[in-house]
Amino acid sequence: MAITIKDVAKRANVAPSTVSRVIANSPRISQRTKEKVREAMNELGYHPNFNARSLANQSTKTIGLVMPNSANKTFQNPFFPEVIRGISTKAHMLEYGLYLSTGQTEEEIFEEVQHMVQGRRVDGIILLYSRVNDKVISYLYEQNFPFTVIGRPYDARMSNITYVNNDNFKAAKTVTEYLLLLGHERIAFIGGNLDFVVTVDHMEGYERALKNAGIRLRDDYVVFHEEIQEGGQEAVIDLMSLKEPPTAMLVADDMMTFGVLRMLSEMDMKVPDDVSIVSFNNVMISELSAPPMTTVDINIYSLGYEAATCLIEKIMHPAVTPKKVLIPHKLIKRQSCQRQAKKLAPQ
Amino acid sequence: MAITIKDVAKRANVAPSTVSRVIANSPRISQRTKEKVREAMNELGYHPNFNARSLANQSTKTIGLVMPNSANKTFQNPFFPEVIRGISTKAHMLEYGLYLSTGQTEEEIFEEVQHMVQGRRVDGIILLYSRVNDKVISYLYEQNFPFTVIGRPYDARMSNITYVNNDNFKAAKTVTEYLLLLGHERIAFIGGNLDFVVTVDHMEGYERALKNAGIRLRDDYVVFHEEIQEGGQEAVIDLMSLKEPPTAMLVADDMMTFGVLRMLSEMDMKVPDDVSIVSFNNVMISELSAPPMTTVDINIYSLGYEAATCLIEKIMHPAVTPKKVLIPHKLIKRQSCQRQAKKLAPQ
DNA sequence: ATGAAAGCGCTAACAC
DNA sequence: GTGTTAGCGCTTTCAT
Repeated sequence: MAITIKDVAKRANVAPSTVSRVIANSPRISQRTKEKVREAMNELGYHPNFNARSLANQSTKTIGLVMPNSANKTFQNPFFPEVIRGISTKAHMLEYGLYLSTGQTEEEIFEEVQHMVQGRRVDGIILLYSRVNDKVISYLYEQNFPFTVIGRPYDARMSNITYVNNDNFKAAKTVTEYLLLLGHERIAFIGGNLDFVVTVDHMEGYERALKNAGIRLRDDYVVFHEEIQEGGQEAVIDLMSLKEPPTAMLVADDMMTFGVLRMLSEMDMKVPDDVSIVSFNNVMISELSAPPMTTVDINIYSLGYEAATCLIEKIMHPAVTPKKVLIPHKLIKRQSCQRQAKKLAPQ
Repeated sequence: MAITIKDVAKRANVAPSTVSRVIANSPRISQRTKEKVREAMNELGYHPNFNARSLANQSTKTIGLVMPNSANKTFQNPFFPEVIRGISTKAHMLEYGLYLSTGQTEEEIFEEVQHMVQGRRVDGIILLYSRVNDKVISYLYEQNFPFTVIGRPYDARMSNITYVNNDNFKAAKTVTEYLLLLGHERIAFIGGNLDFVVTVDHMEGYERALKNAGIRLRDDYVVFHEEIQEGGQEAVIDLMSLKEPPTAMLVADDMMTFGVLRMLSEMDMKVPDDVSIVSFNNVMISELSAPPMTTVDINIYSLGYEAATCLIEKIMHPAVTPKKVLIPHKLIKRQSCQRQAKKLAPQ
């Protein structure tokens, strides 16, 4: 077996507890002993055993990350590496480790979460998504286990949950207003999976803006798609086949926008000449589309960083009152939007 | 505290050791007692404590994932979610958990690896990249700790390391030959960071194909870039400013290709009419570029899946001889390549 | 087939 | 200031 605290203790002629105190840098240990012990540690190449520590401390210093089911393509969205980078930064600063869920289906993920919690494998959990009526959220909530949601819990009854979110309603509303100001009246909405709360918020923002402008909502201008990628393409076909095709579109996610642009170019429709597009997220490659897309930067990194901050705070002070953190968003204007000429009289 | 094995034991009127045997499903326990114990477990809602198990077992059932430094944009490459999905699948099947490195710099990552290893926080490690002269590899090698590399170790002295790789040399060679067959003679190479072994392999494959075809290697046709994204764009500027700009390009990574395409379109160069492009990886969005890119599918998911398979095998049978697994690649022809008209006499 | 008890490596309460 | 010792929750000999 590896070197233990006892080996160090012997080598330094002290008791194991003294070594333990040196590790914790307890002020009750004399400088001399500290040095002696540290020397012994170095000579022996000692490293504390993580599991033993966790067991004795009842604390693992690790955060569980729960992703949506990895089976579908959503997973390949660069959104995730970027949130994780944010979480990672904070975690590293405070010496927390990261533990990843591996489930492929909702059911598998739920079981994993139970294991993490009950098996005390992690000290807290960050949900990297927020789904409507999510079993995982209710479970964590009932167990009173420290957790943070990226996005917002849908169920109003669970008001006292800590979450980090963008104002997705407002973002969608503003963006719709922007298109209206550019003269567009036929604005379509291509949303993501309706199970995700963000989709609901986007849609409501879109509807509100149209209502405020006195523009009739048209069902055939609103589509949702499961798959972030193919979905965008199908939606375009449907929309462009309409008698009155839209002149502008809100697209739920930059990745989807790539699909939309691709399909439009296949149809020989020019962006932004024929159709204007605004989307959401602003991931790394968003500026590399042709044309570069106008999109809402939701500050993914901060979403992660703040989620980690809140969670760790919750872990250290479980009594602290739940927080709702709103991360600011920002419209990044690039070249996928254009002013729309005045509408002709309907045919 | 939570429910322990003792609580279950009391409830079922047996000894703790019996409960433990039931958990392990030991054949030496009578069916009757097993049922009795299982019932008690359910009634109490018992879940084994993970840390206690790990400590007693000297095994954590978790795999450490080491990513390249998350500071730069490389991290946002959809390559990573996809390898992780592969790893994840296998890990989940065999009930292994995933532990993520959080370091931002090479030094931080190295320290983390030391902690993972010495602190027995994981049973084995998968390196998600392979760098030339990597401290981490040498360390793991010296410690004789179970690990697997995705990519190939550069140092020939460490021949007996298990790794999972593509034949990147061959892929680059074939692809160059493909461009040659299309009539291109001025073929540029836009490589990634030269610290990564894959870059070296790509370059050698490219050079070999040109040599075989009797075409002179030109230094000014070969560029490397750190950053996957901006790099592609700068490279294009340099290459297109040459007196004899290339008519075709090999690009190291699909993400980079997005940058390349973007810059070319800004310069009003048409792909594939003016320049042909082939790149590597075939991530999800690769088919969504304009035009859809021709690229080498390296089967990222399998890379991950096999890496996990090898690692777990190594963990369970440490004496097993190291393996080298080659994952097949495949050229996906889309629309970024075109036959080149015969070259005019040089001006 | 089951129980008693030692031990995995560390921490922390209690002694002195 | 430092040592002694009893756990943390589980596994695993060794008895019976």
